[in-house]
Amino acid sequence: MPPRGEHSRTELKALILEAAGTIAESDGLRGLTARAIAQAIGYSPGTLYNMFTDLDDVVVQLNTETLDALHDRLAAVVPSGVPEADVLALARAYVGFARERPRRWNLVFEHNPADGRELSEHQRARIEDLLALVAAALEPLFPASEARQRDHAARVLWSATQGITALAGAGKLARAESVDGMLRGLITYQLRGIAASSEHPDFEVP
Amino acid sequence: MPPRGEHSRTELKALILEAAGTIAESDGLRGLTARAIAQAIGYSPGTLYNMFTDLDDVVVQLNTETLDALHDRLAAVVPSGVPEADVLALARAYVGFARERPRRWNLVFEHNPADGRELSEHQRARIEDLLALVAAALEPLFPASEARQRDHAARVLWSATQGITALAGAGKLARAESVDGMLRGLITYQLRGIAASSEHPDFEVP
DNA sequence: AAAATTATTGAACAATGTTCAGTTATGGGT
DNA sequence: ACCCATAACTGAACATTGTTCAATAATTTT
Repeated sequence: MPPRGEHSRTELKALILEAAGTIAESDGLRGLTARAIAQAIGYSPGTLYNMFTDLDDVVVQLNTETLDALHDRLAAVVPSGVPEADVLALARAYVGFARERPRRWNLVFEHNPADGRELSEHQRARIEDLLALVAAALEPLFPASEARQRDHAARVLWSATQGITALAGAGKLARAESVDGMLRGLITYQLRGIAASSEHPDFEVP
Repeated sequence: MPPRGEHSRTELKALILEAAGTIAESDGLRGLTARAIAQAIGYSPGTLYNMFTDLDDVVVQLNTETLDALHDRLAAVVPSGVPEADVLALARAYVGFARERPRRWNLVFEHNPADGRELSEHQRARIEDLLALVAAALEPLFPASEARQRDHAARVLWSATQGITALAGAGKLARAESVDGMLRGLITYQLRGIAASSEHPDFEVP
């Protein structure tokens, strides 16, 4: 049976997420209330609970969309084959994305789902995709037999970039180092260290 | 005029922060309500507002205490003079602290103070102290004339460690790499890269 | 046309942060 | 010894939150 309103079920879901995104961007998690969303789309609060179990659920799905958008952005970076340049380009794309929508991006980390609620499979897959982009950029530095080490290095670089973006972005680093300078410091030395190493230990099997 | 209750003003403040810490540790930010704190210390909710302006204020001061404790922990690490060993020891102390009180540590980053409320001077100073410990461990790698570069490297390492701890700790890294393995990957290559560089560019002045 | 079905409402509930007039206890002044 | 100015503390009140659910309204099926 078609909906009585002007929007189908899926349209409404998209509407809600869009409104939630807008509110999150302007007011952060604090302003992201059920009533605010409902009012923004011209429905009553109860309607949200037809397609979302929770407000938490709304945030989780919003974060999933954010990760999707981030992935699209990073996937658009065209590799040059030079690891240092490619990793830096990916990191800059990451930071650029985070700086354009700071609050919305922050929500991905600010929001701790209630106990027992796990990361969705879709979200895990997206993160895996993102890491694959970094790993691909590192390809020339590792022989084919060292795929594990290459993936490990990608994870380290990814987490480190995330840390730099988070701390510097939130102004939690006392002096105001530029994010870009820190990224270059990280990537330059990290890749130089890898390149300077004749063999690459498996840090997970000590 | 002495207090009418059994606790002085400062004692009460400490009591509140202690109760807040306990609640935060067991229930996270979600359980940290004014009434829960009040009940835990046997006072009425209104009492909190005599020594704290806000619940936000309670969280901020709790986070300050957390940073103090973290600093104490890292300051207790005795340097050996070998940069790689010392930085790794600091990073491990950091991670160890975070793993012992995961929710409480998480609060430092999970909590975004309302707009306009800045990081306190005391908190900035604590962070600066922490960075100084890392910078000291890097001392042997940089000539005295390159203090800026050394501090920069310390900030990068610190942020990266934070990123690794946060992502791996929250299980947001798909596969379960060990935190320790990632720390070793980070530090090994970063310091090797620094050591392998005959000159150290100032990444803040490109 | 009637019935069945479903989307949507909006009133209700419990719990939250926060305020503040009022109550109670204390210490100093007379 | 009495009082009273002062500070500490209460607890009831208010607005706002997430969430539920009987009632309503609109649409499709019969």
